[in-house]
Amino acid sequence: MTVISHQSIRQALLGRIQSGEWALGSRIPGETDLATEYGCARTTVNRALQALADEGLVVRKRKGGTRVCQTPVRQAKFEIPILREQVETAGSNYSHRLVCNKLKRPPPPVRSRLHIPAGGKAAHMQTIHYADSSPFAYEERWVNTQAVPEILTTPLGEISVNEWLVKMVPFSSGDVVFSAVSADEKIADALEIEVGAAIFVIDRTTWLDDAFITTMTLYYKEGYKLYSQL
Amino acid sequence: MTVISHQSIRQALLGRIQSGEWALGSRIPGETDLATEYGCARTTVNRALQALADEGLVVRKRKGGTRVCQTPVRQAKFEIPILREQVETAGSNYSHRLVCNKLKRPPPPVRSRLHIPAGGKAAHMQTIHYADSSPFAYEERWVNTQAVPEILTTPLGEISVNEWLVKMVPFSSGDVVFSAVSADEKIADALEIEVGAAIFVIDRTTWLDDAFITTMTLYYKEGYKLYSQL
DNA sequence: TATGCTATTATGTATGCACATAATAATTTC
DNA sequence: GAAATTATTATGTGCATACATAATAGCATA
Repeated sequence: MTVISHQSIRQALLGRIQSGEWALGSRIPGETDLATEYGCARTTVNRALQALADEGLVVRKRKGGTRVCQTPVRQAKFEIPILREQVETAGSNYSHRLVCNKLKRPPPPVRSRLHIPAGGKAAHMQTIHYADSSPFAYEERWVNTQAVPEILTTPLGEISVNEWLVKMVPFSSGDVVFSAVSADEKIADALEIEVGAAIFVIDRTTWLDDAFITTMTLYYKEGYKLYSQL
Repeated sequence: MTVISHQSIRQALLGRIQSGEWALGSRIPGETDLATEYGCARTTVNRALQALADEGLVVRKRKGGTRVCQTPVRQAKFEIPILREQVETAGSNYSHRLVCNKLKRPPPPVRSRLHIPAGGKAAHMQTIHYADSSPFAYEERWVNTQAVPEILTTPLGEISVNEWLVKMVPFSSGDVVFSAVSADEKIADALEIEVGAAIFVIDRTTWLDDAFITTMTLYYKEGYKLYSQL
């Protein structure tokens, strides 16, 4: 026993949960009991239990005590890929081409997602991302120029919209939707594949506080996979 | 200000990061300074900063101090859906049909994923999941009978393999891979759709400590979307 | 019996303190 | 002057304590 700590206690508790010693939904000993059992302060046990609670493995209630979670919600975490990194870690050369960049009226679904007033305009961009010289992903994006007016005066040749936004509003919130679609002609054309191929799609909307910044759809080339951990 | 706490401090610090007051990669004041500024103990600031570090917003180093993360890794979290719940929360009736349940030699990729010795066998199952009476998802699964021999003597009529496993080894680890494929004949047949339709696929392997339990591929009906949050 | 107060219990949170640890800066030693 | 040693600094971790808070159990009163 080199180190004693909240981590090792967390580990020990996890083991007892995984082994089934404490059944699903059953109440586990109180903090004070565990503290004496492991020979440490209650604070330390508290930290360990809090960690397990954060991970969704146990549920804690005042007075009610701590219980093993009834329905173990399997939460997966993954990193939203940054295209350039993704390509470069694969050992290829990243580049991109801005196919279109116009200010125009967004279609209703986009308008409502970005909270743009009726009749208002937004910047519309289409980008093809390349790994070496073959297309890797096709991006369709709308940017709310109310929220980030600087986008209009930025030369988007060298730096991609994506990277520009990451620099400008790095800590925004957002939601992400994954799905699969068949490539229509536009997508097939951009990715240089057959119409009808199965395409992995990431749909993403980003905001900062009350300002809706951008919504984007990313179509990956066939065969793309997204890895994640439980 | 009703409550002072690590949470509100975390919030305040988050605001200063988001607003750009502290630039990307820049060093932020030390714990002691922040403690005096917010009028609380260093421990409390520590908790707030630890939380931000867990979320990947800041990087902390001994002596080096705390810095705003240079490349804000956008981590998304989502809950692995449980089919029954998914169907039932949509207001439909869940049911499933076990199409196949045989003990046989798995193909090499499955064999290596489940760490089954050469020539060894595993249980192979195919299940169709229904929402009301129309197919919703098609599941292909291999179970390592070495790890969970009980599966062989369980009547898998009423309870699905999925639910049985959740009950038996609820807190296992695993990895998940998402992708898109075109429906081949087998899948199209099971889901009662056209061959070639774009299908969202979840591939999942589950283990507990050293025991590899099961690997599963889940093919969702067209139009399925997976939601997630940043 | 119904209602309202009080005690108990288990977790939640904050504090002050002490010491550990890692990285760097300053100083000493050869 | 280079290398080894020591000091300093900022975070990491643990402990004892105190009080807050939520939910329940028990009791008491009308």
